[in-house]
Amino acid sequence: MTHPKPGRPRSEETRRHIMQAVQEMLTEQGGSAMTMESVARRAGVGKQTLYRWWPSLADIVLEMSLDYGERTIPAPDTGALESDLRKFLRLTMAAASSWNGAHLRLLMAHAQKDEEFLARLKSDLIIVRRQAFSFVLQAAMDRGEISRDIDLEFVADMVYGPMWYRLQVGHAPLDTAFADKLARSVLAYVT
Amino acid sequence: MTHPKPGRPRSEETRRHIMQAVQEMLTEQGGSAMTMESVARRAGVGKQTLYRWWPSLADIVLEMSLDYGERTIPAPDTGALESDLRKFLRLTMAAASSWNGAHLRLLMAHAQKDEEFLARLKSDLIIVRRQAFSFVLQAAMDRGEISRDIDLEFVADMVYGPMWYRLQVGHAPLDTAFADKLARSVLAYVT
Amino acid sequence: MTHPKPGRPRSEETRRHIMQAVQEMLTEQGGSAMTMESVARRAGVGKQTLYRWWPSLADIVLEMSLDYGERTIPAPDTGALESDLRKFLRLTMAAASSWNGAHLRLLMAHAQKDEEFLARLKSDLIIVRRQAFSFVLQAAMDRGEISRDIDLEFVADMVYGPMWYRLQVGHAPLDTAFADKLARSVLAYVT
Amino acid sequence: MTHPKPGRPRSEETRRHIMQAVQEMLTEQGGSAMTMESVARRAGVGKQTLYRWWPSLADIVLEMSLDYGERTIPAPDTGALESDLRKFLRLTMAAASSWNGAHLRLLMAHAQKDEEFLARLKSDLIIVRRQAFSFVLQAAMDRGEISRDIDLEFVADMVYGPMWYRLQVGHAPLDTAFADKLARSVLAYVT
DNA sequence: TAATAAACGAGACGGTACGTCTCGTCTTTTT
DNA sequence: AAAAAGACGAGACGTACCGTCTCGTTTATTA
Repeated sequence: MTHPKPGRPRSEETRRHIMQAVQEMLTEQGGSAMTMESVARRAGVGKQTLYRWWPSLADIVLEMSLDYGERTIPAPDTGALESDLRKFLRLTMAAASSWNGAHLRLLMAHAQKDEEFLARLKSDLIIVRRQAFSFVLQAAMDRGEISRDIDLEFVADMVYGPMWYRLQVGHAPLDTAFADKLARSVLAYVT
Repeated sequence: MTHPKPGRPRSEETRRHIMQAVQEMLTEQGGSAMTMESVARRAGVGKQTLYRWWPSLADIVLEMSLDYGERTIPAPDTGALESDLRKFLRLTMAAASSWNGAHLRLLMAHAQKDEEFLARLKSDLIIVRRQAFSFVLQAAMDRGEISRDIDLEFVADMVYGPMWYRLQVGHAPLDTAFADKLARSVLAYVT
Repeated sequence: MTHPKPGRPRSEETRRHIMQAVQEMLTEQGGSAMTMESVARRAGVGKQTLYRWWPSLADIVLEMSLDYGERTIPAPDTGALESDLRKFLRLTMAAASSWNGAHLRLLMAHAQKDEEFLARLKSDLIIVRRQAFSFVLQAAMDRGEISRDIDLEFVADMVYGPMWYRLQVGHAPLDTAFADKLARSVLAYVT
Repeated sequence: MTHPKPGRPRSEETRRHIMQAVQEMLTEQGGSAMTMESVARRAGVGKQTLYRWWPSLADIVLEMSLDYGERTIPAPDTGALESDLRKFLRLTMAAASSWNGAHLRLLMAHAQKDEEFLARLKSDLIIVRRQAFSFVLQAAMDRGEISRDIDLEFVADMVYGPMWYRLQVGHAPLDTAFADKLARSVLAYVT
């Protein structure tokens, strides 16, 4: 038996307006002009409504990222490490390229000035994604393809490091070729 | 024969005060509380003096980074790629660890919100450092240790990507072990 | 049925704090050190709150002047022009002497550099006071004491001109003797 | 035999440039945009040169006013007070109308915020002009036209008060009709 | 069918930092 | 020594957001 809270329930429509505003602003100006005020204005929402549910702008963007596209990158298991890696990394790069990566750039930038948000970003996005990647390698371990002595944490750095780096510096694209090269570099290291 | 500019010359002492203030504030609070105003206050300097010489706070930090420690990481040539890589990467990690990496985190964070600063950051710091790294590999090419077909740009990503990633996420240190693992991952990829 | 404006209503307490700060600063240093910043500081108020309600410092002082003492100078009607003039002018000089006249000096000085404020000063203070003065003369006209051909505008200049002049130049006081002399000069001119 | 001062003498040409810049800026924008900086820029002169010779912008304007037009208003003596007054006041209003009176408005406005300049303004301009006016009345006294008991100071207020008032408020022109009305008001008071 | 309670929009509030402007002083080379 | 040039410390300008607060209104559960 459920005891719903008294009072007016949270408006799902309002939440949608906010998420949509964030996505539009990310698309239009890359998020560099986003502020709590401008999001509230754009979404037709009071500022208090934002602060009621999220402690900062970055938290809104984080929630949006998780809802739309970053949540689930399936860890494939085709029976061969190389093809698994390729598949996983191509999907990863595709996901990171939504909104031209503006969402991720904003998240990481904000995390540099807000220690507490960095913790949330790690637990909600970064660690989750690293573990998904680890599953791919662990499956290969289970199949005996690679040694159990591999430092999985470092291998995760080998993949996500270059991804974030390209995302932030913008000197090269997050394309299929990049995903495949990453796969090859991992393979070369673990075998 | 030189014709010096007319008017009062720029004060070198003032510039030193500013650089020192920036370094102190980076050390004390990691730079999260640094603003143009607080730097001016701390340095005992007018705000206009800051804006006269640097377009943004990040540009001051960039200049400071280049002056104190980031300028010259020598590309060693011992005759063997592995030991060259180890040496170079250990120095690189040491340099990135000054001020706990707070300067670099600030630079990258600011670059995400300021396209023009990102361009300056790339040309003054990122590209310079990538080229220094490339010299190490090129020496190995010249010695015939590795193939000339290697994608040097990607290899640079393999090194600097994980470095920036650890710096920003803070889940693991930029220590000697990390440098050596990076060296091994590069070696595995290029051979 | 009234529809009250949405949003938090204006704080009357804040407005009082501001008015009080202005009065104190006028008394203490004659207003020469008043700035938007210093008033905000003194009143314990954000600068935006000042700019939200008044376009300039002078507008705050103008509102204060109208609220405290300049609003109502009654036009007496004792049945004789000379005594009416004396009464009116004595009250006028007394009112102009609050805060040693610093408020009026500030208003007129600011109006010289701000055409739009001059217009507000005229409509809210200067014209209002001239009309009050005109009532005194018009009553005398109605009683047949003086001709209907008198140029009331010029007569107002005869009164307010010397008042502002003494106020600004400070070579002589705005005392009762001055008020009475002004009354006599008007009488001499209109009869 | 004179010993000329050592060093480079003051440049008369520079002084002319400054005076000309002040006049042009008064004409163009009424002086509301004049600053020490903008005058220096306009005159092609170093700021220090201005500060070397004048303590404030208003002092430059004051010197300019005295040089060009305000210095000498002759006190006429035609043998009749009324025509003397008319002549003198018409010349006075004409002089006050140069540059649309912008110079005088600036001087009085500045004097409200600078006690020391007010003293200089009084001694160099205001008192000088009042005395010139007094000569006209004193001549009439000497001719026996008016009593020696007249309060000359108050009569000066009767003339200069309305002039400054109209100048600053701008509700009516400083024309011949105004001069003549002032003459009549003085006559009515002193006879 | 009230009464209660929380969410909502709107927008005022005390603050802080922004980037610009002017002040009055200073330090250089040139005249 | 005076001048042009322009850097300097200082501090006000008016604006943008921050995160909090107080309104009236809306929408649900509870009595």
